[in-house]
Amino acid sequence: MVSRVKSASGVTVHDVAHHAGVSIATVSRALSGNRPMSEELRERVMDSVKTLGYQVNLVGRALRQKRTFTLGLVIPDLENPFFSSLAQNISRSFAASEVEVMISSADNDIDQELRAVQSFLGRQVDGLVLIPSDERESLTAVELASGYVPTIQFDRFVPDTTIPFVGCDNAFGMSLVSEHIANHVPKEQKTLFFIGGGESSSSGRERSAAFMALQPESQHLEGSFSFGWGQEAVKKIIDQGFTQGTIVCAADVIALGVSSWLLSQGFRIPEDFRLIGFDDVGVSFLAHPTLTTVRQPLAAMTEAIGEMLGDSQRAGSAPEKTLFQPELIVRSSSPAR
Amino acid sequence: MVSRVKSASGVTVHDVAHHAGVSIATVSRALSGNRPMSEELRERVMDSVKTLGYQVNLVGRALRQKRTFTLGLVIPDLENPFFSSLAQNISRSFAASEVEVMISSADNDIDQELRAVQSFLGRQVDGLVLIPSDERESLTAVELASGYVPTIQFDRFVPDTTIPFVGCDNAFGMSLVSEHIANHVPKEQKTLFFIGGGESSSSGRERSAAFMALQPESQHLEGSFSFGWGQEAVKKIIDQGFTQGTIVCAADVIALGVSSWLLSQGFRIPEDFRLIGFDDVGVSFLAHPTLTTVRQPLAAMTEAIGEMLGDSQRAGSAPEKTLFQPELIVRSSSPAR
DNA sequence: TTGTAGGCGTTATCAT
DNA sequence: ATGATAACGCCTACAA
Repeated sequence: MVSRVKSASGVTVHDVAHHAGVSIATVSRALSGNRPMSEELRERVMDSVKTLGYQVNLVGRALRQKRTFTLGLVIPDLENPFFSSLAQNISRSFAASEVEVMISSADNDIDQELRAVQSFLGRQVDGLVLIPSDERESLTAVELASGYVPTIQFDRFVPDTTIPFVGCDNAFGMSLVSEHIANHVPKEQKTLFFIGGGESSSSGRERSAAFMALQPESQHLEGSFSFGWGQEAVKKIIDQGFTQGTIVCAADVIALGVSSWLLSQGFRIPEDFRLIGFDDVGVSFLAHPTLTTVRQPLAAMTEAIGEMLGDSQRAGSAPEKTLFQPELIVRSSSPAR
Repeated sequence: MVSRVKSASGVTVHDVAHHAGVSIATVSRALSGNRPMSEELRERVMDSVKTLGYQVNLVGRALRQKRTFTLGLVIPDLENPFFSSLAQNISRSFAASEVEVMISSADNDIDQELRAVQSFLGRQVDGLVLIPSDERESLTAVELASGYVPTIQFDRFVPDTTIPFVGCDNAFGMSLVSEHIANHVPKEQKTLFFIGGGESSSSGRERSAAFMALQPESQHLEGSFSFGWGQEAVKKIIDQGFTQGTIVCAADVIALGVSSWLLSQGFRIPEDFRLIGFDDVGVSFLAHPTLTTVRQPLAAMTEAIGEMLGDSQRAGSAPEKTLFQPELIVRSSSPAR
């Protein structure tokens, strides 16, 4: 019946200028507030803006200013709670500013990752934040991106590039875990297991390497950053006949899989198995038992993104890697003492 | 030292035209393929495009075509696995096309939701998909959006509007649950509990109302769509002295909270308590025990978005509400028989 | 302080 | 089939 889309849009600076009886330049100035102008005119313009329902067309502005106030974020997988939490944090840290964060999921596919980067570049994003899907295969995407706009690798990096990286000090995180084990784990639970998240990402590699260096005696299983892998891995451990010990996981998602499987089999946490995760994903403190884990300072890390992208606008003095120190959060899956 | 950002960009149609010795119109035609032209010229243009590394500037194109090939998606909360899964699905369904889905999280805040809509409108998105954060308070945002671009409410709707809605038939879903209970739940577990997700969203209201109408004898607790609320609610149930029964939840996130708490207290699922969720969130089939739940046909629902947005471009014959039929997925938290 | 005019990169219309 | 040119909406020298 009635056309649903009012033509309320399509109002341009020209319309406002005409309605207010001024020039388009005056309208622009009134809106931006950059230049001094008479209070009377400003009010007249603002009135017209209101009555006409004018809204600035950011496409026009972007074309003129060569700046879109847009940031691209490419994520390996939105269904992984760590990454979606990351996305949430990053958008949140820009919520107050005028820049919009465009999130794109690569769905763990290299081709899609590359297409996402190309699309963002075509859309003239002011900057790009990439969480490389694969340590090697993502090289093309990362280099393409950094060739055009300020680009930051986040959480994981592709080796042998000079593209800035923001992440957490995984080795330090693992040293905290190792220390916790030394100080608080009773002798009978000192049988150690490490369940890794795979060697195809720098974070996976670093965490595995660090922990195995600190605790060379521990049993090492390597898989992927997923709930399912945690279940599978702990099943293998139980199948070997172990009935107690301490299980360290390269990520909370893995630990949650371990936890659900252990509980379903009647094992107790932490009485039989102690469990330690990494990341401090949102649900970790809600899980039963609550998860002892290494917390990445996400808020600080996402702030760093803003600063680095801002800096790279002016000077070319971006540091190669910025590492943040994580902290150990002790909860009931491996309590103190 | 070396400026990191090569000026590889900044290549325009003019540069390509000059390099190939043709006019900019020819370049545009060669790239779009809309108009017939000589094969020889086309190849010459394409060669220049490659050697110069030209990439179309979508901002310029958008200004000219009055179309951005962009869709806005506003989500209440990215950390809720149901919503992040939704976001994943929606972007996935557009991954093959040329349109980019811009995801914005309102962080459960009405003001941010409104700002997100305004920002998207300013960016001239071709369409908007909204999951209203609040049944009442989101009215402003939804109406503003639909006044400018084709808009779809997804999963939840604001009442008393004519803005198209795509969602699932919650009442039908609950009838499946009720049927399952009638056919498969043994007498001693027929003490029924319903843990709702709150009355501030249409989906929450509909699910509660439907189940209570079908099973008026059941105990009714109302809270929010969160893991934490599931834990809290089941604690209340246990505190009342119940030791067995069937717990129906308005969402899987709630059910997962219930499950983790019950298991941690030594209760068995499904032997002591049967547990039924709603949504079929990704981890539901991985949880231990795997979750019996009502699956929303997300893939079909997201496809409908594409069709509806496409349709509303031409005719104004959009149906008010499109409901999809969910199905019951029987797993081990409440098995058959 | 205000107005005029040019151009950002693209596509589409109009000649040729 | 190809080329010159205008226009999308905006900002900003520059002129008044």
